[in-house]
Amino acid sequence: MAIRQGLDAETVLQAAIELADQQGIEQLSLAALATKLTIKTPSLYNHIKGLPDLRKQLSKRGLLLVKEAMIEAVIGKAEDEALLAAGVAYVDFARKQPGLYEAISLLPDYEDPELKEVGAGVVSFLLRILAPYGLSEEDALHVVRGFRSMVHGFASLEHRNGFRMGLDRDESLRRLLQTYLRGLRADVARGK
Amino acid sequence: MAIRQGLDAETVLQAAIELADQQGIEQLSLAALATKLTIKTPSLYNHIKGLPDLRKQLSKRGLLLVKEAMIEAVIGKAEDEALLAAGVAYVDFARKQPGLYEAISLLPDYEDPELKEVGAGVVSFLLRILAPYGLSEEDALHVVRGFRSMVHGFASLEHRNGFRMGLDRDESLRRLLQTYLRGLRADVARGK
DNA sequence: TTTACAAAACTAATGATATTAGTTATTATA
DNA sequence: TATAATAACTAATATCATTAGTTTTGTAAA
Repeated sequence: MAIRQGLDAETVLQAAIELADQQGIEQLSLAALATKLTIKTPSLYNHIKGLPDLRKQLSKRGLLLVKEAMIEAVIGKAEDEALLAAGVAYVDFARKQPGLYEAISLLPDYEDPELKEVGAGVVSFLLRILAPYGLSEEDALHVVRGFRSMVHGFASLEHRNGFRMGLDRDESLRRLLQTYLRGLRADVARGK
Repeated sequence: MAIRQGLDAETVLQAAIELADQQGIEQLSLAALATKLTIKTPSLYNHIKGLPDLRKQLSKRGLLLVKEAMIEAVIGKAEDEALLAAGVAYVDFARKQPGLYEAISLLPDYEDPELKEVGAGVVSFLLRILAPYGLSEEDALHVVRGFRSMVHGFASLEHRNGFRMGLDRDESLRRLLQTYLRGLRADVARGK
């Protein structure tokens, strides 16, 4: 009965990510996950605490990976060029890993300590890119909020087919970020 | 048996909106809705087609109401002032009707004809506000995408407690929109 | 006023889900 | 080799949404 496979928490998480990316996070059920892993549903509880816990793990992994993608994208770049690249990398991540991205954007609350920490990592990454602009800490934090709003909003709308006109989406994203950055330059010049 | 109350589709929808606003759209179940209306779950099917249909109705109503809120907010305003007011109204709507707002942002797809139509209404409203800028149609559509991304992203992150620093959120939103609008002015001046 | 019909509620049943409890078998370790 | 940890299992429960079929109510026609 029941040949034991070398199943561990990471393998389960990977399978969950695949399912989420393929079918959407709403369709990620323990039943489907167990089937994919050729075990029975209750056996999953040897590796995860339950469905909410699994979704939290997806969120955390997603945040880590999207941050890595942005870090990778800004290598050798600075200022406007770096911010633009980071924004594009964020949206590209959402396109390539839609399930993980949904997990990030649907997580019910950032209150969980683990998620808080990963989220703070993203913020501090963005703050470092902003350093050369010489903004005050407060100003920089407002800009970080703005940046996150733009890229998250764009990725989210795109993911839900919210952009229906036959208009190049990459171009829309580029313009959004560039227009914002042009405004930011003007703000900085005014010493604001 | 079963005193018949004057229950109709609109009453059911209103009750669903209340539940969603209070407990989040994830918690909106037919069981909870039936309890709130003091009927049995299957009786709901006299007024709705099912849970997916109900959620679609919430999305549609949300889109209609958020558009109305923006229209109301721009009365007597034009150009930058109008766009700023519309953006603030959008975010305020999300704050006051979080469940309806979730319904908008979680709707699985804009492919449904009814939702398409309402969504198109929002877009054409924004295009009318943009008219005085004298942009080409294509340019204006890019700006609409940018605007929607900004306000949706901001509202979404705020809703999930994504902004954790003790920093004024209204100020963050105002700066985001104003910085973008400043950049847009620069773009327009360049004839771009 | 009575009758007939449409609609709104109901009960009962089904199938999917997550979760818990308790059991068995396998693997690793002492 | 014996033991302990653990990964799988079966069985059971509770919660859902949904469908089918039934009863009752309200309204409109006769």
